[in-house]
Amino acid sequence: MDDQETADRAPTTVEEFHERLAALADRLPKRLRQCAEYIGANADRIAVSTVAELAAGADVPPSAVMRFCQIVGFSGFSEMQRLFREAYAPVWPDYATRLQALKEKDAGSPAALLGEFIEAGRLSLEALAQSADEAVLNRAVSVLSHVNTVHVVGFRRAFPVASYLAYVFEKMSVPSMLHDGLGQMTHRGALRPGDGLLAITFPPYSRETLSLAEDARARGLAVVALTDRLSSPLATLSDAVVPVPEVDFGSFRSLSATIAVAMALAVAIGTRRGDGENARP
Amino acid sequence: MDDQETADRAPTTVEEFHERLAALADRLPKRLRQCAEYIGANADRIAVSTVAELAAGADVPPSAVMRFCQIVGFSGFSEMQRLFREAYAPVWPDYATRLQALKEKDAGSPAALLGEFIEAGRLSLEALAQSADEAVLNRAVSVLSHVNTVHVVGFRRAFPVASYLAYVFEKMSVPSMLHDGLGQMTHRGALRPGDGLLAITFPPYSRETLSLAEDARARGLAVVALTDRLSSPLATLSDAVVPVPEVDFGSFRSLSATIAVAMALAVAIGTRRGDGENARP
DNA sequence: GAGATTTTGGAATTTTTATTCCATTTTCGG
DNA sequence: CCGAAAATGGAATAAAAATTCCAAAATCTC
Repeated sequence: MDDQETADRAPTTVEEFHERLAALADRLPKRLRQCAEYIGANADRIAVSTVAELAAGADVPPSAVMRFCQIVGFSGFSEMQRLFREAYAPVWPDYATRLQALKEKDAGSPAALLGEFIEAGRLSLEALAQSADEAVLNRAVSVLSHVNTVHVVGFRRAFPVASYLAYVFEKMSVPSMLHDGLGQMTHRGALRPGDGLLAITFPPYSRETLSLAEDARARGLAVVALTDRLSSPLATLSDAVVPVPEVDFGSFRSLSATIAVAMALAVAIGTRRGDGENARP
Repeated sequence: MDDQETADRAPTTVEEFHERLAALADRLPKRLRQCAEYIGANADRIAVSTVAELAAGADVPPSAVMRFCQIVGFSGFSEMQRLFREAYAPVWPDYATRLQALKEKDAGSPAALLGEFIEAGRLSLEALAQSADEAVLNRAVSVLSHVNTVHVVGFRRAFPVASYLAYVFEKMSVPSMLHDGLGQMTHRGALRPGDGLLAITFPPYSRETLSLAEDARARGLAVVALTDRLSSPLATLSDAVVPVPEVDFGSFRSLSATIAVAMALAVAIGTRRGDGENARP
């Protein structure tokens, strides 16, 4: 059974293990690919897990994990685990310590910057958890659950959020339209009675977004605003204003909190609409 | 300290374990003290060792190690080991399962959903802080600091990240081009020698992104990958692979960690390029 | 769409590992 | 130095884990 076709014997380093995985990943059948993905992404836990635990994580039966180990080149799970146990070094500086270390690198180094952005994101999420207003969220969701098409608009730094919303709406089969400003075309004609607008903007507020919201308002559409504060210029144009506290680092927004709110809205809307029909979970 | 005898309950944290050990160390007979000393000094190995291995290390029979575990307060070795294994991988134990449970209970509540997305973001950022690899970041930055134009590509759920990158590059006066796939035009001709590609993709990997990366590779461009793991299909096409641990549930990615990494890269690249010329700080 | 081939899930088996038990040795107070 | 109590080592047992195997299901070929 000397099969030197693919498996020229077991990887001897963790690095090699990942290389082998990358080479294999494509040509693997379903269950084995699940193993490869989960185990590849959680390689650090191989050292402290049992076959059964990894199998549960990858959502496959234990025998699939065994087969996976053999395909990668080991005689079995134990041999694979030995590799990771020997390479095992506890990552003990816990999150807080590690973050501190990252931030203390020389200013401007990628690691230091990353530390700052992680911190900004974490603070934003924490602030959001504090300030989230259930009533406001409910109003926003119920407003947009009953419209025909959900129009989504957001430019500049709000655009990533808008595009992610459009993606999630599509996934959940919610009719939606992303206003992307392409070619300076505003597609105002697409705003039909019975539709709703989800507008996203932060200081300095984008003129185009405000203008579209005004237009929607004038045509009688329901408008929901995702913005920085209740007194945003969007407020007077909207049926529901969801304020998102976001911590900036330099002039760069982390967007973590904004995306969390956007996702929650989108999924809630999708779910509520789907209750009546057949939407994807 | 008030010493209410040795509490006969097991330590629940690693710290408690060490305290208990310190308190006990003096009053222990010979073999047990050997255990305490060796195991106390090598506590980090507990998670990945067997009773027999620890016994050999402490130069005592296995039964002595068992007695030691019980004296410290555990029911046996397995319970002690569980403490250390959990302490090692506390970050994201079984997130998918948790979301699953939540979904079945209170799917429609926007506030509950928001709580989960906040938590997902927080966990992702923590995992990122733990796993961030400075060397990889540095390589990615230096690769893209010396190219002419930075091409950015990412579709579906990676698109928001790509578009945010394009925004930040523009703010920092870094020549860049966002490949948006508009009208199915690939703009491959724009990939010129001396340029670089920053490609972003997550499972299920977008064919278009992979294909563009292949093309860039073939033309000799520098390629940096922002993806979920080192064994991603992008890996073999890239000069630097930055893996981002992100909690993924169905189609819904929190993106917090991904955006944090993207921003750190963009700002570091922008800064480094600006050092030579006169770019905006 | 029938037959061949691959993939899969789970039960059965083997191996490893943890745990208990007890006969023997050591320690200690008198 | 004797007897009681504690400590010890190793063999025996129990539990858990890894590994194999095979029938059923899925997938591919012609």
